[in-house]
Amino acid sequence: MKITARADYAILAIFELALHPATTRVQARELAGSQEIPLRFLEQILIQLKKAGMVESVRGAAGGYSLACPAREISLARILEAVEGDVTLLDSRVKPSCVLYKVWQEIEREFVEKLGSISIEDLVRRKIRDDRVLVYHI
Amino acid sequence: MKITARADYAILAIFELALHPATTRVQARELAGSQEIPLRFLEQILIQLKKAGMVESVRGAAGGYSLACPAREISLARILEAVEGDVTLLDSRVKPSCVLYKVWQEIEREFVEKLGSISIEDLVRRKIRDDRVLVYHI
DNA sequence: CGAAAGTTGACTAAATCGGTAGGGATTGTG
DNA sequence: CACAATCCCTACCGATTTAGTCAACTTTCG
Repeated sequence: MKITARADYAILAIFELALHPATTRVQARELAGSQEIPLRFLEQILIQLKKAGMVESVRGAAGGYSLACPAREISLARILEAVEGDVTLLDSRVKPSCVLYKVWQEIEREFVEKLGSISIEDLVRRKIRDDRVLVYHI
Repeated sequence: MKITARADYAILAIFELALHPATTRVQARELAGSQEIPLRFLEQILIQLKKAGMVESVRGAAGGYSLACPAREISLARILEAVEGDVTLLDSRVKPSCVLYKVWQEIEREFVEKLGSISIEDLVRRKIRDDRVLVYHI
């Protein structure tokens, strides 16, 4: 019931990518720097995100990363699934015959639905709104 | 994002207790047997539940456990909190200034609310209903 | 008293988490 | 072509958590 550092970092990295123009490439080093993520650890995570089709990369000097699809299509659920394998609560200890089983399933379904309903684009929009509010208030 | 065995067992044990008449005492051995929980492990868990005021025990021969309050007042959230310390998703890696922070808070709040809205009494009622359906269908 | 039951604290094997480290593959630049 | 920068892959590692186990002690009933 804890979001791992991996997942947090993955979301932050994609979020940061989404803040850059779609055509630009952002280097892992830069992502790591701006979001305070250990570089080598982030590289691992980026590979997972690449395999999951959310990020694409160019190797070599002047290489870097960019989003592989619109931020709208990248949900928190998708990211979590990519870096944590599965977004589940149960560990199949409870037998399907038990009442508790269905209850967990229901809770899990709601949880995953919620995570699936929030996209990186939403986060970006929130940020823009938050920033504007800040400006107004200063 | 995983419910631990501890938590599962805790819920199952309390659920089993709730199935017994309020005045009877159920021994740890019996609880362990009926829900397939390692006895010594369950004993630890029962101590936690006792400290949290959900269960009371009588020592000595013919001792055993019983609910310390109505099943209606025991929510899944309360049980999880008792055995797992806190029902949180974040680990405070994300800074409060980040957009993501609020999003996690929101998701967490919904999650905890959901867990708080389901009581052991609900589980018992579901079981009774499920069992009746079974009988009808045979 | 003696047996049955709960209570407690210490211990442990295995898995997971949060990284590090080394080296290889790829590509722009001089 | 050489070299540096960058991404990619595999392996490893220390700390923490999980899921139990064990031994010893206390309490209570008969």
